[in-house]
Amino acid sequence: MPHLLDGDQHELDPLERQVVAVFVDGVKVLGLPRSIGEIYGLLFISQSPLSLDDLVLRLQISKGSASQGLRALKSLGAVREAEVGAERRTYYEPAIELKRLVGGFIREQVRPHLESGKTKISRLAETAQEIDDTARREFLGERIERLETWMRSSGKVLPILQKILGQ
Amino acid sequence: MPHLLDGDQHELDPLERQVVAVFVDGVKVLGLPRSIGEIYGLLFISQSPLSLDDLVLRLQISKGSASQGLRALKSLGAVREAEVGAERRTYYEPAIELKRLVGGFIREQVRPHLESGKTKISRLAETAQEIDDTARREFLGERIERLETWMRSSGKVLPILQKILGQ
DNA sequence: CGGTTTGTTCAAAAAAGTTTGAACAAACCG
DNA sequence: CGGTTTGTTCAAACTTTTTTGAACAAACCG
Repeated sequence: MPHLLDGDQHELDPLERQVVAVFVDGVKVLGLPRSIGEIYGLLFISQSPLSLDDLVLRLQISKGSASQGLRALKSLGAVREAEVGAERRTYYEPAIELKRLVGGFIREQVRPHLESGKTKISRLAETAQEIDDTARREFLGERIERLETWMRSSGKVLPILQKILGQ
Repeated sequence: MPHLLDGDQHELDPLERQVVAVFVDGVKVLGLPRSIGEIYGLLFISQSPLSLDDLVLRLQISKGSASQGLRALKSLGAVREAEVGAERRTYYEPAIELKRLVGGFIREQVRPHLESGKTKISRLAETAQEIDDTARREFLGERIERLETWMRSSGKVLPILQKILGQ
């Protein structure tokens, strides 16, 4: 189905496609869905803010995906609503400071897992106390202590990471 | 199906189950399959090395999963073959130094993506050179430069990460 | 009000990723 | 050699995650 007299924005041009592909790969590494990479990628390479409808039209994704993807990106602090004069619909622009992106990812995706990990390990330590066999209990104690050390190290590394990436 | 006179090793005890659950969660965060967490978790909490058959029997996973999981863990440097006297089958024990685990993960999972990202971005830069519209080309140049900065920062952070985690 | 635009929700469909198990290979052994 | 043990491979089955799109809500507008 060719378009006749196609004035409006449709398919991505080759460069946009390349950029989107880079971000799709990028977010996959982070364990996020492809649509999030597509949306962020297109915003990243667009000179002016885009609306949800723009994203749907240009990326050929469903309204549902676009809505969910934008929500996730907002909660990560990776996109913000742009100030556009007197328009009803909202337009989005990307946050492009690495510090902010990393910070959002750590806050939303890393910290919660670290917390729940620590909790589980505490419970583990309690369970291990109740073991009767002394040798076994001591071995478990060592291993659990190591787990706790791992968690402490991970906790310590995050702020340093952010510091380095926030130049 | 109850077992009569069950002398041999079967299902995990509650503590083992808890430990395995911790590692299953842990590897999920890293984007690795559950079976890898199960295998590493059981090795981590076992006082002596285990064979592939032990893992199959105790975790109730298929031989295929155990084989693939062990291969991945070996390539990550997260398990090693244990020296066991005069046995045909090979036994595995976990590497428990955080430094080693992080190093393996970075080497196997992070670096390759960083490399391929850099390659894609180089190609991007070339494509962008060929854009006719000057304003557009300059905008693209800025954005691509930012991507390159991100990549450099990421590259720099990895050795520092390893250093901090390697006490 | 009734109609239109904008965006969200969520059950079902589709896609992606993981696990299984049967077939195979390789090493050992009597 | 033929039989047994140990481990690998990979297509198909299964599971999990993502995407879709229809139904809905909310805001606006004439």
